[in-house]
Amino acid sequence: MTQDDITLKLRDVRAASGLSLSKVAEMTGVSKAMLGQIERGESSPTIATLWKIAKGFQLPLSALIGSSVLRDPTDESLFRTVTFPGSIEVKIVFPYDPVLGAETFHVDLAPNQSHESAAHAAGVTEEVFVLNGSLEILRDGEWVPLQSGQGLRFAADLPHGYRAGPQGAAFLNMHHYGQAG
Amino acid sequence: MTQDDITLKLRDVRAASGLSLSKVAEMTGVSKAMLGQIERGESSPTIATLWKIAKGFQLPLSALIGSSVLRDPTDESLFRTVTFPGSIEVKIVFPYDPVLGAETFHVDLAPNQSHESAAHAAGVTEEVFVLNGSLEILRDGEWVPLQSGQGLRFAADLPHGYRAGPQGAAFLNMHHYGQAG
DNA sequence: ACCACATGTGCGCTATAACGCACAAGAGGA
DNA sequence: TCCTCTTGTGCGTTATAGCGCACATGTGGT
Repeated sequence: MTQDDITLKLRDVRAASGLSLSKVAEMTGVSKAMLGQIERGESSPTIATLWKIAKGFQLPLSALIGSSVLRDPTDESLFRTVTFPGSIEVKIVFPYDPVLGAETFHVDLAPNQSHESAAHAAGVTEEVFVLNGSLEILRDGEWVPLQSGQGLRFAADLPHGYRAGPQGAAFLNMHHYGQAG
Repeated sequence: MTQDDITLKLRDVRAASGLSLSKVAEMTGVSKAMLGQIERGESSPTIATLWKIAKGFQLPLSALIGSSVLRDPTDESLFRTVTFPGSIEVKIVFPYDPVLGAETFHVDLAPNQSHESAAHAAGVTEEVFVLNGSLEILRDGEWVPLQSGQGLRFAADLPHGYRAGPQGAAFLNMHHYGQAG
């Protein structure tokens, strides 16, 4: 999963096409010297050049880097706990999937604990479903109260926040990022 | 579609975490100056540094390079109960949104009640998160047991089914339809 | 007001990605 | 053999990725 994989991927892609370094250089706009160095692992390309290569082959970027899109839904290693230092602790329920453009977290807030989040990129939508306790969501500058079993969907490209009630709160947090190309 | 998306993704990921550049620099090993330049689109990172960032966030590389399409997030939800004739009764938690291509149901199954579903259209993905009781999901001709608090994601373009345990089951059911654009 | 601390950005420097060009090795052809 | 063409790699230069450090701004505390 390191950048060595890119060397392998590029070698495979070019071998499959049967093209020479010169031809690939011509159709991608990347010098054949650089292509050779990347294949030999002597250079770590920037994403800009990687993009040029992928575009030249008319392939998605994912075809050159590892991280296959196929996932085993029962792979427990994907369902780990991620702790943001000095921030909240979340458990990944459904890991980010580039095809769906969505991920789901399980969040536990201590009594009266709050978490503020800055605006995300435009087009990001969040969904919150309260599992236990009571929760307030800051949306459009207004705190919306939610009880267990209730859900709220809101645009996340504005500042927003979460605030647990006196008995704490557990909730699911789905992020929708839009679709992958 | 271009590498500018990486700036968006990184901004988004960091905003979601609520962390400062310094904290991210500390946990990724990438200087905060470089992180800032990447976010502002003033620098095109190498895959080596991109990898360090993804690893620091415990995310796959695709979470950072996946191209995102800007969308208008529509709002507001109608919470109603829909009964499928001769089938199970579900409550709409998040109604279908053509922009997201997703909808979420709240399903209650009586003890030992089962529900079989024919194959959906290609590209449809379902996610199930068990709220109460025990549930078994028929996936790839195999019944996968789930307990309260567990989730399962699976492709729904194959026949699948749900079967509650002896004490019944309540679960959330998210449907992701293929990208509309 | 003042201070202490954290935030994000700008500056100068070094490491290296990326280029154009030239070269050595091999394959055919006459 | 000699020539020509193409293969991939090495060299010297330029562009820039990446670093550490310092600065301007902001925010909360006393």
